[in-house]
Amino acid sequence: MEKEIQKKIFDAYLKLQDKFSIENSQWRKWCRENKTEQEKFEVIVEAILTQRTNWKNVEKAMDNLKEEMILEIKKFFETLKNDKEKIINLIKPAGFKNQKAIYLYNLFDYIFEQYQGSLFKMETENHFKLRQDLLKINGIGPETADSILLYAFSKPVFVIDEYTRRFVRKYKISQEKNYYKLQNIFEENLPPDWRLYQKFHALIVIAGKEKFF
DNA sequence: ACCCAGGTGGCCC
DNA sequence: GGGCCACATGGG
Repeated sequence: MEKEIQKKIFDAYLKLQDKFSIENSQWRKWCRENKTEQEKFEVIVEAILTQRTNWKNVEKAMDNLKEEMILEIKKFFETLKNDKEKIINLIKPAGFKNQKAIYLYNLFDYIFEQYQGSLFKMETENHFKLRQDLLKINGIGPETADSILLYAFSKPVFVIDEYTRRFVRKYKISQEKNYYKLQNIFEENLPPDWRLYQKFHALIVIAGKEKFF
């Protein structure tokens, strides 16, 4: 029974790997090993900005922040505190600007409160506790929390999104829709390998965008 | 003009 | 737990 699901997941992974590549995409940066503090910071900001939004628009917002020299963690948080209108204006292309500015403030307020703005320190935290804490923040739901854990901090948590839901239906892996139940299906049938989880999820999204399923 | 894009929280049952 | 809605913008 379990073996059968394992085989379906594995075969589907091989198929995606055969047909798609994370090279020349945003995913190459998100999947990079040994990320710098700056890269982790950018992944975290992008994880919020990309909520229900086209990646191109996220890039425009990130470019705006970079041009204004705000894409540095301390500067970013200071600006969120003292001049939120400026951030709202710069992230405008990513949509939901008012909400996302608040979400970003809530998240970085937590990061500075708990870890003095050190992502290195944050990364050493037990990731089950980290996920619990992240989920308490207004603006961080399960997908954003897990994206941060997997892609910024290289923790072995499988990210579920709309493409993943279509993927499991297409390959008849499960009819389940609940986030945690779906996540368990992947995590119980795959080794806890963050490199695999990063690449697998990236391939699912790339394939999904190409209307592969 | 309309639909979609890597979600989340609030409200309701 | 699940269904529905608002939230904003740019591209096809």
